[in-house]
This record gives sequence, structure tokens and C-alpha cells, in this order.
Amino acid sequence: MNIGDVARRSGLPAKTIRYYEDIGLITPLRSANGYRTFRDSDLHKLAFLGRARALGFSIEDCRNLMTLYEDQSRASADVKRIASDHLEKIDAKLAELQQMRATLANLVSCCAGDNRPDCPILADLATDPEH
Amino acid sequence: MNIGDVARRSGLPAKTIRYYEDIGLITPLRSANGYRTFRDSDLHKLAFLGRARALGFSIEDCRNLMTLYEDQSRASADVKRIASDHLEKIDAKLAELQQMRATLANLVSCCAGDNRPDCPILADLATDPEH
DNA sequence: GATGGTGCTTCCATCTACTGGAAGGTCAAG
DNA sequence: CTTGACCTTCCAGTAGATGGAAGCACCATC
Repeated sequence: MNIGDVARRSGLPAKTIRYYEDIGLITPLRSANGYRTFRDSDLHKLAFLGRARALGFSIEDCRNLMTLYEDQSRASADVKRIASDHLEKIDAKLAELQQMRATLANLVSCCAGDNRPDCPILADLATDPEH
Repeated sequence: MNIGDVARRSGLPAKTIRYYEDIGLITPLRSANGYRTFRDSDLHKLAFLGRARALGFSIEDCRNLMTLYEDQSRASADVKRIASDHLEKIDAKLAELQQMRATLANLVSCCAGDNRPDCPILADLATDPEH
């Protein structure tokens, strides 16, 4: 299977698939004309990667998760630790974003949004943090 | 005032302040020895930038917000539009993260986390999306 | 066999917002 | 005069792709 077909089937852009090969996440074969040739196992890995990336795992996490996936003697604790760490990061990010959202939504709701210059959003941004 | 003092006062790393000058967000003066010399207006701008960045505005948004801030004949509608657009992006990101979090938390809670290889997290990642 | 269109290849640059580090000049204290 | 804390510039690297150029490969048609 050529990269175009794989891209359609996996939902990943061809560019991304080449990139994943570049960084050693997959190693498709090559046919005589130099084209990449993807096996079912490559497709499978790409699906795994796509799913893990969709859950927000970093590329390095994905690499480790794939290694664990292929290791029949893995301990599920190792997988769980990666996932739990990631969950913590997501929670931290969520808390940060929620804080931003609250402040910003408040400011937006206070701004008239007309053609006059007075603006509570700018006023807030210009606030000296010491006061 | 030298960059070290400004860094302490603004809470921004000196590196970041130099970077902000590099991309034209501030233009401190220079003293005879080549050191940057910051005026109150520079400090004020850096505080504005720090606050805007803390609210998640992109550098380009910050640039536009600063321009509006300095434009006495601005319309608050222009500020509000930037902030509302940003709020929408935050909401989109929040929704995405919450979805990730829900899926991930569920998987983590289902994983025994022991020394056996069976792992619902890996099982989920390996799921063929067509089924 | 020439041509055209699509698909594949590599390589290099670009994006965001910094951050790290090297090499070297400056300044105040002792 | 030396030491140490500052300051300077410049270059490289981070994450995870993405855009684009230049150039083969392949297939269908005329």
C-alpha cells in the first residue's frame, strides 16, 4: 500500500506519516521505485499513534506506549503510570484554561463593544499587578 | 533601569524581555555601554504583555491589543472582538481537553496497574476505529 | 512515443514562544 | 588587580508538524 492510501485509511496526512517514519515511530518497507510500502502492521501502528495523539499523549509517550504494547511481558503498571501522569498534566492544563476563561469571559461581558474607546478589557490588562 | 531589575519587577525572564524587543513589542533605549535602559513606559508595556500572555493571548493578539491600547481613538468593539475570538478558542480547547480527560480517566480507572500485561489502556489505543 | 496529470520522493524552511548556552564586554567591591 | 555579578550578541534547540520547491514515477490517452 502506498502512502496516499494509508493517509486516507488512517486519517493522518501523508506529511505526518513521513514525519513519523523520520522520527522512527514506523519503518515501512520500500519498493523498487523508492516508494514506501506499508504493511498491515504499519497501518496498525499508525492507528495506534493516531488514537494516542488524539488523547493528547506526547510523541515520546506514544513511543513508550508502543514499546509497551509490543512487549508481551509488560506490566500494566507501566502503562498506567504514563497515562496517569498525562492525566495530571491534562488536569493542570484544564485548571489553567478554566481560570483564563473565567477572567476573560468576565472582561468580555463588561465591554460595551461599541465605537467608543473606553474598554474594561484594556483597563484590566494595563492594571499594575502591585495594586 | 537595567534588564535584571526589569525582570525582577515584571516577573518576566530577561531572555523573554530581550525576545520581546527582538520582535518589536518594546523598544528600550540603550546607554553608552550598550546596556538596555528601560523607561517606565517600557515597564508598563511589559506588565501589559505579561498580563495578556497570562490570559493566553497570542503574541500577535498582544501586539494588536497594545496598538489599540495606545490608540486613543480606538473602538472598544475592536478589543472585544479580539477577546471574544480568543475566548472561543479557549472554549474549543477546553471542550477538547475535557473529552480527552473523560476518556483517559475512564481508561486509567479500568487498568489494574499491576505486574500483569493485560491493560485496557493499550487495548483501547489499539482499537481499530472502524469497529 | 509524446504528453498530461497525479502521486511519490527528498530537502529545506517555517510556525509559536521562548529557552539554553557559549563567548565575550562592563562594572562595582575589596 | 582580581573576582563575580551583570550585561551583550549570536546560534541552536524545543514539539509536532506543515508548506513548498525540484524532480522522479506511473498511468492513460492521443
